Amino acid sequence: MSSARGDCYPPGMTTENDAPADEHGGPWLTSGELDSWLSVVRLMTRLPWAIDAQLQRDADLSMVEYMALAMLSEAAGRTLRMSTLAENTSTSLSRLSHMVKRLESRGYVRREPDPADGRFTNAILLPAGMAKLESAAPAHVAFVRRLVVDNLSGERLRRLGQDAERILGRIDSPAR
Amino acid sequence: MSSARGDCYPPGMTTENDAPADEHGGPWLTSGELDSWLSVVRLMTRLPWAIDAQLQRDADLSMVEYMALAMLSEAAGRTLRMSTLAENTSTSLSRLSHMVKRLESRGYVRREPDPADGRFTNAILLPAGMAKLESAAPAHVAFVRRLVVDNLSGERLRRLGQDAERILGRIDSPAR
DNA sequence: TTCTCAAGGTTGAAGATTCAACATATGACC
DNA sequence: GGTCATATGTTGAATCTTCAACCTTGAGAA
Repeated sequence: MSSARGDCYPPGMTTENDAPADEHGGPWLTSGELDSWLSVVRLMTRLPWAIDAQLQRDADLSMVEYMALAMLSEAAGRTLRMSTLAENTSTSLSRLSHMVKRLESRGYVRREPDPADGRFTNAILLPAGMAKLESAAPAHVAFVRRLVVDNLSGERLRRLGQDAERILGRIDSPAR
Repeated sequence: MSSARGDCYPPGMTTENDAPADEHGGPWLTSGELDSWLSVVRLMTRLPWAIDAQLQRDADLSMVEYMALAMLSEAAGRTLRMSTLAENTSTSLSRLSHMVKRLESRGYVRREPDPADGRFTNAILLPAGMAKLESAAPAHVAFVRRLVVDNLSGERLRRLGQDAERILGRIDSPAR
Protein backbone atom coordinates (compact mmCIF):
# COMPACT_ATOMS: atom_id res chain seq x y z
CA MET A 1 0.00 0.00 0.00
CA SER A 2 2.86 2.43 0.72
CA SER A 3 3.63 4.27 -2.48
CA ALA A 4 6.73 6.05 -1.21
CA ARG A 5 9.29 3.33 -0.63
CA GLY A 6 10.47 2.72 2.85
CA ASP A 7 14.18 2.17 2.25
CA CYS A 8 14.96 5.82 2.51
CA TYR A 9 14.87 6.47 6.15
CA PRO A 10 17.80 5.68 8.07
CA PRO A 11 20.33 6.37 5.37
CA GLY A 12 22.62 3.83 3.82
CA MET A 13 21.67 1.00 6.12
CA THR A 14 18.96 -0.89 4.33
CA THR A 15 20.83 -4.19 4.13
CA GLU A 16 21.04 -4.45 7.90
CA ASN A 17 17.37 -3.73 8.27
CA ASP A 18 16.06 -7.27 8.43
CA ALA A 19 15.90 -7.68 12.19
CA PRO A 20 12.99 -9.48 13.90
CA ALA A 21 9.89 -7.57 13.02
CA ASP A 22 8.69 -6.47 16.43
CA GLU A 23 11.78 -6.13 18.58
CA HIS A 24 11.76 -2.80 20.37
CA GLY A 25 14.72 -0.53 20.90
CA GLY A 26 17.07 -1.50 18.07
CA PRO A 27 19.32 1.09 16.51
CA TRP A 28 17.38 1.55 13.28
CA LEU A 29 13.81 0.93 12.31
CA THR A 30 12.70 -2.40 10.95
CA SER A 31 11.07 -2.24 7.59
CA GLY A 32 7.60 -2.59 9.08
CA GLU A 33 8.23 0.12 11.63
CA LEU A 34 9.58 2.30 8.87
CA ASP A 35 6.49 1.84 6.71
CA SER A 36 4.24 2.81 9.60
CA TRP A 37 6.36 5.80 10.51
CA LEU A 38 6.46 7.08 6.95
CA SER A 39 2.69 6.76 6.74
CA VAL A 40 2.41 8.86 9.87
CA VAL A 41 4.79 11.43 8.43
CA ARG A 42 2.74 11.69 5.27
CA LEU A 43 -0.42 12.04 7.33
CA MET A 44 1.12 14.83 9.39
CA THR A 45 2.11 16.58 6.21
CA ARG A 46 -0.94 16.15 4.06
CA LEU A 47 -3.87 16.15 6.42
CA PRO A 48 -3.23 19.67 7.71
CA TRP A 49 -2.61 20.72 4.14
CA ALA A 50 -5.94 19.27 3.02
CA ILE A 51 -7.88 20.83 5.88
CA ASP A 52 -6.24 24.18 5.30
CA ALA A 53 -7.05 24.03 1.62
CA GLN A 54 -10.72 23.29 2.29
CA LEU A 55 -11.08 26.07 4.83
CA GLN A 56 -9.13 28.53 2.72
CA ARG A 57 -11.22 27.81 -0.32
CA ASP A 58 -14.60 27.80 1.38
CA ALA A 59 -14.09 30.34 4.15
CA ASP A 60 -10.79 32.14 3.69
CA LEU A 61 -9.58 30.85 7.05
CA SER A 62 -6.60 28.74 8.04
CA MET A 63 -7.08 25.78 10.34
CA VAL A 64 -5.46 27.58 13.26
CA GLU A 65 -7.68 30.56 12.71
CA TYR A 66 -10.74 28.30 12.66
CA MET A 67 -9.62 26.58 15.84
CA ALA A 68 -9.06 29.89 17.58
CA LEU A 69 -12.49 31.18 16.61
CA ALA A 70 -14.07 27.89 17.65
CA MET A 71 -12.34 27.91 21.03
CA LEU A 72 -13.49 31.46 21.65
CA SER A 73 -17.03 30.65 20.59
CA GLU A 74 -17.33 28.05 23.34
CA ALA A 75 -15.58 29.99 26.07
CA ALA A 76 -17.47 31.86 28.79
CA GLY A 77 -18.18 35.34 27.51
CA ARG A 78 -16.58 34.30 24.22
CA THR A 79 -13.39 35.45 25.85
CA LEU A 80 -10.04 33.76 26.48
CA ARG A 81 -6.64 34.91 27.55
CA MET A 82 -4.07 34.96 24.80
CA SER A 83 -1.89 32.52 26.70
CA THR A 84 -4.79 30.09 27.19
CA LEU A 85 -5.70 30.33 23.55
CA ALA A 86 -2.10 29.68 22.56
CA GLU A 87 -1.97 26.61 24.77
CA ASN A 88 -5.31 25.29 23.50
CA THR A 89 -4.43 25.75 19.85
CA SER A 90 -0.85 24.46 20.24
CA THR A 91 0.69 27.61 18.83
CA SER A 92 3.36 29.96 20.05
CA LEU A 93 2.28 33.17 21.69
CA SER A 94 4.09 35.12 19.02
CA ARG A 95 2.31 33.39 16.20
CA LEU A 96 -1.00 33.81 17.97
CA SER A 97 -0.34 37.49 18.53
CA HIS A 98 0.30 38.10 14.84
CA MET A 99 -2.67 35.94 13.94
CA VAL A 100 -5.10 37.67 16.27
CA LYS A 101 -3.91 40.99 14.94
CA ARG A 102 -5.02 39.84 11.49
CA LEU A 103 -8.34 38.53 12.81
CA GLU A 104 -8.79 41.84 14.59
CA SER A 105 -8.24 43.77 11.39
CA ARG A 106 -10.93 41.64 9.78
CA GLY A 107 -13.35 42.52 12.56
CA TYR A 108 -13.71 39.00 13.92
CA VAL A 109 -12.07 39.53 17.28
CA ARG A 110 -10.93 42.27 19.58
CA ARG A 111 -8.36 42.44 22.35
CA GLU A 112 -8.26 44.19 25.67
CA PRO A 113 -6.07 43.95 28.74
CA ASP A 114 -7.69 41.88 31.48
CA PRO A 115 -9.33 44.45 33.80
CA ALA A 116 -8.57 42.28 36.80
CA ASP A 117 -4.90 41.69 36.01
CA GLY A 118 -3.21 43.87 33.46
CA ARG A 119 -0.59 41.23 32.65
CA PHE A 120 -3.11 39.25 30.71
CA THR A 121 -4.69 40.13 27.42
CA ASN A 122 -8.17 38.87 26.64
CA ALA A 123 -9.21 37.97 23.15
CA ILE A 124 -12.92 38.41 22.59
CA LEU A 125 -14.97 36.97 19.75
CA LEU A 126 -17.09 39.62 18.02
CA PRO A 127 -20.47 38.94 16.37
CA ALA A 128 -18.89 39.09 12.92
CA GLY A 129 -16.43 36.41 14.01
CA MET A 130 -19.21 34.22 15.33
CA ALA A 131 -21.10 34.63 12.08
CA LYS A 132 -17.99 33.74 10.12
CA LEU A 133 -17.49 30.62 12.19
CA GLU A 134 -21.09 29.53 11.82
CA SER A 135 -20.95 29.92 8.10
CA ALA A 136 -17.68 27.98 7.87
CA ALA A 137 -18.57 25.14 10.19
CA PRO A 138 -20.90 22.93 8.15
CA ALA A 139 -18.57 22.40 5.22
CA HIS A 140 -15.60 22.00 7.50
CA VAL A 141 -17.26 19.40 9.69
CA ALA A 142 -18.47 17.54 6.64
CA PHE A 143 -14.94 17.48 5.29
CA VAL A 144 -13.52 16.17 8.56
CA ARG A 145 -16.19 13.49 8.57
CA ARG A 146 -15.37 12.43 5.04
CA LEU A 147 -11.62 12.26 5.56
CA VAL A 148 -11.40 10.96 9.09
CA VAL A 149 -14.43 10.39 11.28
CA ASP A 150 -16.64 8.48 8.88
CA ASN A 151 -13.64 6.89 7.22
CA LEU A 152 -12.66 4.80 10.26
CA SER A 153 -14.77 2.54 12.44
CA GLY A 154 -15.79 3.97 15.79
CA GLU A 155 -13.35 1.66 17.48
CA ARG A 156 -10.46 2.59 15.23
CA LEU A 157 -11.16 6.29 15.59
CA ARG A 158 -11.19 5.91 19.34
CA ARG A 159 -7.87 4.08 19.26
CA LEU A 160 -6.38 6.63 16.91
CA GLY A 161 -7.23 9.34 19.42
CA GLN A 162 -5.69 7.29 22.21
CA ASP A 163 -2.50 6.73 20.26
CA ALA A 164 -2.30 10.43 19.54
CA GLU A 165 -2.65 11.22 23.22
CA ARG A 166 0.02 8.71 24.07
CA ILE A 167 2.45 10.30 21.64
CA LEU A 168 1.55 13.78 22.85
CA GLY A 169 2.28 12.64 26.37
CA ARG A 170 5.82 11.77 25.38
CA ILE A 171 6.25 15.07 23.59
CA ASP A 172 5.26 16.96 26.72
CA SER A 173 7.25 14.77 29.07
CA PRO A 174 10.48 16.21 30.46
CA ALA A 175 12.79 14.53 27.94
CA ARG A 176 14.49 11.14 28.17
CA MET B 1 -7.19 12.77 29.40
CA SER B 2 -8.01 15.53 26.93
CA SER B 3 -6.72 18.76 28.40
CA ALA B 4 -8.23 21.02 25.77
CA ARG B 5 -11.95 20.62 26.15
CA GLY B 6 -13.95 19.27 23.32
CA ASP B 7 -16.86 21.66 23.37
CA CYS B 8 -15.17 24.10 21.08
CA TYR B 9 -15.48 22.52 17.75
CA PRO B 10 -18.58 22.93 15.90
CA PRO B 11 -19.43 26.31 17.30
CA GLY B 12 -22.45 27.10 19.39
CA MET B 13 -23.97 23.65 19.15
CA THR B 14 -22.81 21.78 22.19
CA THR B 15 -26.21 21.20 23.67
CA GLU B 16 -27.36 19.25 20.65
CA ASN B 17 -24.29 17.09 20.74
CA ASP B 18 -25.61 14.14 22.70
CA ALA B 19 -26.55 11.90 19.82
CA PRO B 20 -25.93 8.13 19.88
CA ALA B 21 -22.20 7.68 20.25
CA ASP B 22 -21.33 5.79 17.10
CA GLU B 23 -23.81 6.88 14.52
CA HIS B 24 -22.03 7.85 11.33
CA GLY B 25 -22.88 10.79 9.15
CA GLY B 26 -24.68 13.15 11.52
CA PRO B 27 -24.42 16.86 10.99
CA TRP B 28 -21.99 17.58 13.82
CA LEU B 29 -19.54 15.46 15.71
CA THR B 30 -20.55 13.55 18.80
CA SER B 31 -18.52 14.35 21.84
CA GLY B 32 -16.46 11.17 21.51
CA GLU B 33 -15.75 11.82 17.86
CA LEU B 34 -14.80 15.35 18.73
CA ASP B 35 -12.34 14.24 21.41
CA SER B 36 -10.66 11.87 18.98
CA TRP B 37 -10.51 14.47 16.24
CA LEU B 38 -9.05 17.11 18.52
CA SER B 39 -6.41 14.64 19.65
CA VAL B 40 -5.51 14.06 16.02
CA VAL B 41 -5.35 17.78 15.39
CA ARG B 42 -3.02 18.26 18.31
CA LEU B 43 -0.87 15.42 17.07
CA MET B 44 -0.66 16.92 13.59
CA THR B 45 0.36 20.21 15.13
CA ARG B 46 2.79 19.15 17.79
CA LEU B 47 4.51 16.07 16.43
CA PRO B 48 5.99 17.83 13.40
CA TRP B 49 6.95 20.66 15.70
CA ALA B 50 8.75 18.30 18.07
CA ILE B 51 10.58 16.49 15.28
CA ASP B 52 11.59 19.75 13.68
CA ALA B 53 12.88 21.07 16.99
CA GLN B 54 15.00 17.97 17.58
CA LEU B 55 16.50 18.03 14.12
CA GLN B 56 17.07 21.75 14.18
CA ARG B 57 18.80 21.59 17.51
CA ASP B 58 20.96 18.55 16.79
CA ALA B 59 21.61 18.89 13.09
CA ASP B 60 20.40 22.27 11.84
CA LEU B 61 17.96 20.57 9.48
CA SER B 62 14.20 20.74 9.13
CA MET B 63 12.19 17.55 8.85
CA VAL B 64 11.52 18.11 5.15
CA GLU B 65 15.21 18.68 4.54
CA TYR B 66 16.04 15.48 6.38
CA MET B 67 13.45 13.57 4.40
CA ALA B 68 14.77 14.91 1.12
CA LEU B 69 18.35 13.97 1.96
CA ALA B 70 17.21 10.53 3.12
CA MET B 71 15.23 9.91 -0.06
CA LEU B 72 18.20 10.89 -2.17
CA SER B 73 20.55 8.70 -0.14
CA GLU B 74 18.56 5.62 -1.00
CA ALA B 75 17.91 6.44 -4.63
CA ALA B 76 19.91 4.91 -7.47
CA GLY B 77 22.91 7.12 -8.08
CA ARG B 78 21.77 9.22 -5.12
CA THR B 79 19.77 11.07 -7.73
CA LEU B 80 16.11 11.91 -8.08
CA ARG B 81 14.08 14.19 -10.27
CA MET B 82 12.78 17.27 -8.55
CA SER B 83 9.22 16.29 -9.32
CA THR B 84 9.71 12.81 -7.86
CA LEU B 85 11.31 14.24 -4.76
CA ALA B 86 8.44 16.67 -4.36
CA GLU B 87 5.93 13.84 -4.65
CA ASN B 88 7.83 11.63 -2.19
CA THR B 89 8.23 14.33 0.41
CA SER B 90 4.70 15.67 0.02
CA THR B 91 5.82 19.18 -0.78
CA SER B 92 5.07 21.59 -3.57
CA LEU B 93 7.59 21.89 -6.36
CA SER B 94 8.03 25.53 -5.54
CA ARG B 95 8.84 24.88 -1.92
CA LEU B 96 11.21 22.10 -2.91
CA SER B 97 12.94 24.32 -5.42
CA HIS B 98 13.63 26.98 -2.80
CA MET B 99 14.66 24.34 -0.31
CA VAL B 100 17.06 22.57 -2.64
CA LYS B 101 18.58 25.91 -3.50
CA ARG B 102 19.38 26.32 0.18
CA LEU B 103 20.75 22.79 0.48
CA GLU B 104 22.82 23.46 -2.61
CA SER B 105 24.31 26.56 -1.08
CA ARG B 106 25.29 24.48 1.92
CA GLY B 107 27.08 21.99 -0.31
CA TYR B 108 24.80 19.04 0.43
CA VAL B 109 23.21 18.66 -2.98
CA ARG B 110 23.64 19.76 -6.55
CA ARG B 111 21.25 20.07 -9.47
CA GLU B 112 21.60 19.44 -13.15
CA PRO B 113 19.18 19.14 -16.05
CA ASP B 114 18.50 15.51 -16.92
CA PRO B 115 20.86 14.73 -19.82
CA ALA B 116 18.28 12.42 -21.38
CA ASP B 117 15.37 14.86 -21.21
CA GLY B 118 16.02 18.50 -20.53
CA ARG B 119 12.58 19.06 -19.11
CA PHE B 120 13.56 17.30 -15.90
CA THR B 121 15.98 18.49 -13.28
CA ASN B 122 17.93 15.95 -11.25
CA ALA B 123 18.85 16.58 -7.65
CA ILE B 124 22.01 14.75 -6.63
CA LEU B 125 23.21 14.09 -3.10
CA LEU B 126 26.84 15.13 -2.58
CA PRO B 127 29.25 13.45 -0.16
CA ALA B 128 28.91 16.31 2.29
CA GLY B 129 25.16 15.79 2.26
CA MET B 130 25.55 12.08 2.88
CA ALA B 131 27.87 12.79 5.77
CA LYS B 132 25.41 15.27 7.20
CA LEU B 133 22.64 12.73 6.98
CA GLU B 134 24.69 10.00 8.62
CA SER B 135 25.61 12.25 11.47
CA ALA B 136 22.00 13.34 11.98
CA ALA B 137 20.37 9.93 11.69
CA PRO B 138 21.13 8.24 15.02
CA ALA B 139 19.68 10.95 17.25
CA HIS B 140 16.73 11.41 14.94
CA VAL B 141 15.86 7.73 14.83
CA ALA B 142 16.23 7.48 18.58
CA PHE B 143 13.84 10.39 18.97
CA VAL B 144 11.27 8.86 16.64
CA ARG B 145 11.54 5.61 18.58
CA ARG B 146 11.02 7.33 21.89
CA LEU B 147 8.01 9.35 20.74
CA VAL B 148 6.27 6.93 18.46
CA VAL B 149 7.69 3.54 17.54
CA ASP B 150 8.64 2.26 20.98
CA ASN B 151 5.76 4.11 22.57
CA LEU B 152 3.07 1.98 20.92
CA SER B 153 2.74 -1.77 20.71
CA GLY B 154 3.72 -3.34 17.40
CA GLU B 155 0.09 -4.00 16.68
CA ARG B 156 -1.02 -0.47 17.47
CA LEU B 157 1.79 1.03 15.42
CA ARG B 158 0.79 -1.13 12.51
CA ARG B 159 -2.84 -0.07 12.81
CA LEU B 160 -1.84 3.56 13.15
CA GLY B 161 -0.01 3.29 9.85
CA GLN B 162 -3.04 1.66 8.27
CA ASP B 163 -5.37 4.36 9.51
CA ALA B 164 -3.00 7.00 8.16
CA GLU B 165 -3.01 5.32 4.75
CA ARG B 166 -6.76 5.14 4.81
CA ILE B 167 -7.08 8.84 5.49
CA LEU B 168 -4.44 9.64 2.87
CA GLY B 169 -6.44 7.63 0.38
CA ARG B 170 -9.43 9.89 0.92
CA ILE B 171 -7.27 12.98 0.60
CA ASP B 172 -5.98 11.83 -2.76
CA SER B 173 -9.33 10.62 -4.01
CA PRO B 174 -11.12 12.78 -6.58
CA ALA B 175 -13.42 14.51 -4.10
CA ARG B 176 -16.86 13.56 -2.96
C1' DT C 1 9.29 22.81 -40.46
C1' DT C 2 6.64 25.49 -37.61
C1' DC C 3 3.02 26.10 -34.25
C1' DT C 4 0.97 25.04 -30.29
C1' DC C 5 0.47 22.78 -26.03
C1' DA C 6 1.45 20.48 -21.67
C1' DA C 7 4.66 19.40 -18.08
C1' DG C 8 8.65 20.48 -15.21
C1' DG C 9 10.91 23.83 -12.88
C1' DT C 10 12.34 28.49 -11.33
C1' DT C 11 11.65 33.06 -9.67
C1' DG C 12 10.15 37.27 -7.07
C1' DA C 13 6.75 39.27 -4.34
C1' DA C 14 3.43 38.76 -0.85
C1' DG C 15 2.11 36.57 3.24
C1' DA C 16 3.00 33.74 7.40
C1' DT C 17 6.04 32.02 11.03
C1' DT C 18 10.02 32.09 13.99
C1' DC C 19 13.43 34.21 16.74
C1' DA C 20 15.23 37.35 19.84
C1' DA C 21 14.75 41.65 21.91
C1' DC C 22 11.91 44.49 24.19
C1' DA C 23 7.99 46.32 27.02
C1' DT C 24 4.71 46.06 30.91
C1' DA C 25 2.33 44.41 35.02
C1' DT C 26 2.41 42.07 39.15
C1' DG C 27 4.10 39.86 43.30
C1' DA C 28 7.86 39.01 46.56
C1' DC C 29 11.38 40.52 49.28
C1' DC C 30 14.04 44.00 51.59
C1' DG D 1 8.06 52.45 49.19
C1' DG D 2 11.79 50.54 46.13
C1' DT D 3 13.93 46.89 43.73
C1' DC D 4 14.15 42.59 41.57
C1' DA D 5 12.35 38.63 39.31
C1' DT D 6 8.93 36.45 36.55
C1' DA D 7 5.21 35.80 33.46
C1' DT D 8 2.50 37.74 29.62
C1' DG D 9 2.42 39.88 25.25
C1' DT D 10 4.07 42.56 21.41
C1' DT D 11 7.14 43.86 17.80
C1' DG D 12 10.47 43.96 13.81
C1' DA D 13 13.75 41.44 11.23
C1' DA D 14 14.98 37.30 9.21
C1' DT D 15 13.43 33.17 7.33
C1' DC D 16 10.31 30.18 5.07
C1' DT D 17 6.19 29.16 2.33
C1' DT D 18 2.74 30.21 -1.03
C1' DC D 19 1.06 32.13 -5.12
C1' DA D 20 1.08 33.51 -9.68
C1' DA D 21 3.75 34.56 -13.56
C1' DC D 22 7.15 33.06 -16.40
C1' DC D 23 10.68 30.27 -18.96
C1' DT D 24 12.22 26.05 -21.17
C1' DT D 25 11.95 21.53 -23.19
C1' DG D 26 10.02 18.12 -25.85
C1' DA D 27 5.80 16.02 -28.18
C1' DG D 28 2.45 16.18 -31.52
C1' DA D 29 -0.43 18.34 -35.06
C1' DA D 30 -0.88 20.92 -39.25
